[in-house]
Amino acid sequence: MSWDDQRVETLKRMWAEGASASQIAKELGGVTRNAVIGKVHRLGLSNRVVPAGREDGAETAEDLIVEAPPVEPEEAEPEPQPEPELVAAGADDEEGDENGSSFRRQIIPAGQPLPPQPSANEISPEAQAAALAVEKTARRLSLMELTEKTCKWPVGDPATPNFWFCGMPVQPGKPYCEAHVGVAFQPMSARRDRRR
DNA sequence: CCCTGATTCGC
DNA sequence: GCGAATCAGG
Repeated sequence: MSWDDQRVETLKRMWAEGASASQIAKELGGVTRNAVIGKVHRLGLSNRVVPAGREDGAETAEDLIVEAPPVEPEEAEPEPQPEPELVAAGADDEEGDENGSSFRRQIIPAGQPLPPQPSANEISPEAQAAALAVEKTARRLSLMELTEKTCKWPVGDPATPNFWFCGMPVQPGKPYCEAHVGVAFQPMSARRDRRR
């Protein structure tokens, strides 16, 4: 496999979205995570974050990595209420993401009851915000695609076509990714009502 | 042990 | 330029 524009583009996009090298490698296929990391560096897409206190002229004149941190300031959701869309007709995939799949559109009458949504309770705002953020960039796997290493956090209404599982890398020993572990395993202490 | 990115260096 | 091997860390 070679790094044609298409693949490089995918690499850049996913890397920007925060995907890990191994995830990108898996998506691209034909390359290892090492290859991805190597390419990332050659493209100068290295992460910023320079070890603090590492400023000296005796540095190997490599290159100026004055990467402008495109920190995405998207949060501040006083009321993170996941609103699963009911009856999502029409296409919805955005970017080229060839999921060689021609699933039968499960046209199940959009159920409106979805009380079992594990979230939506008294969860620490941070944890909920983190989960919400993750769900925006999740892999959106189907039931069949889940493995022991993918987050099994359900998102949406199971009776709806666009029901999916997070799919992000699980926290070792847990069934969920870090963000969802955060909302799933709320320390008892966290439940105490915080007076405001 | 699972995973992450970073670096080196022969190809 | 490429990426396996290795390193360093969570």
